[in-house]
Amino acid sequence: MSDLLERLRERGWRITAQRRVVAEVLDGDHVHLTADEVHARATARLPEISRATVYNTLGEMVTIGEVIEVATDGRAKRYDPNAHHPHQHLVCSRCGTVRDVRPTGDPLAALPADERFGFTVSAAEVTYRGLCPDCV
Amino acid sequence: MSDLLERLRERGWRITAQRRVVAEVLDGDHVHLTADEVHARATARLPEISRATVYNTLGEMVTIGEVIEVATDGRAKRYDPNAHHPHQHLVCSRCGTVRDVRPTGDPLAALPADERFGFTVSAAEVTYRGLCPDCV
DNA sequence: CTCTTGACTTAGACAATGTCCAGTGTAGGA
DNA sequence: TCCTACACTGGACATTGTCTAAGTCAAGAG
Ligand SMILES: [Mn+2]
Ligand SMILES: [Mn+2]
Ligand SMILES: [Zn+2]
Ligand SMILES: [Zn+2]
Repeated sequence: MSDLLERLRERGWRITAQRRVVAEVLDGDHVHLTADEVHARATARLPEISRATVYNTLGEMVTIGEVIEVATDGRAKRYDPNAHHPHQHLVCSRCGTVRDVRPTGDPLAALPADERFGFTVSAAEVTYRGLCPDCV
Repeated sequence: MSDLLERLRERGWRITAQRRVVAEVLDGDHVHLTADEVHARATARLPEISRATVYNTLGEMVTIGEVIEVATDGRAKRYDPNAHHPHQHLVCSRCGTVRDVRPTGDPLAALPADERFGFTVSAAEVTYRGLCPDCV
């Protein structure tokens, strides 16, 4: 995710060890970690990084659109580095595994005008639920 | 929601003033209250009802399928008495208003087999976001 | 109708997640 | 190398939800 760090730098943000580690920890496909999971992994590389910094850095990455917040359950929000390819989520009801998926068509198109109640509708988030292969 | 109370009774549950008040407070269309909002309204009718009882009663109603839990943001879960008609949600990004909506077709049909990663997919929850008429 | 009893309710402690602040440290330009 | 505005830290605090021990009461039995 050096790309992400470069974008931060271009915005005039200082590149610190903490921000670098958070970006590294969040790299990969189908990554959807909670803030505390990011903190635990970051601590392994940079022992004294604080919870506040992890929350701050994740929040900043969300603000600039490089990371997406995903709330698939009523628990902790998850942070998703796959911000440049619109996608939806498939969640295992038993173990919580999250996969990125791309449904066909635009989900917004399924909501007819007479079901919009005068809203200006701009986005649709879909969470598919089921059991993953490991959970039968 | 005397219907709901009757179902509780049929399951051998005692009908108490607390359960009656929670059921009454949750009655209506497009109702999506948080547990604390339910508690505040219930307190107006039954001053000493406790938070624990509100949480317990809502959880019981969810368990028997008479109420649905809705998590449209990363904040408090909302409780929805419209449990017998499958529907999705339209949320105002500014004021948080939630409306029940019925998209056309089955949302599950939009997820092709090669995007299911071997999961047994059983449900899809859609949250539409936009601005309500009052929020321009 | 009254009694009995096990289910229900309560208050408050505790847990999980997230926010905020004052004091300290440092990245990066001058 | 030095300065200083910005970032980081530890901890207090806020919100949302769970749990438990002790008191209360709904509803069936007699
Ligand atoms: Mn994702
Ligand atoms: Mn609803
Ligand atoms: Zn699983
Ligand atoms: Zn609105």
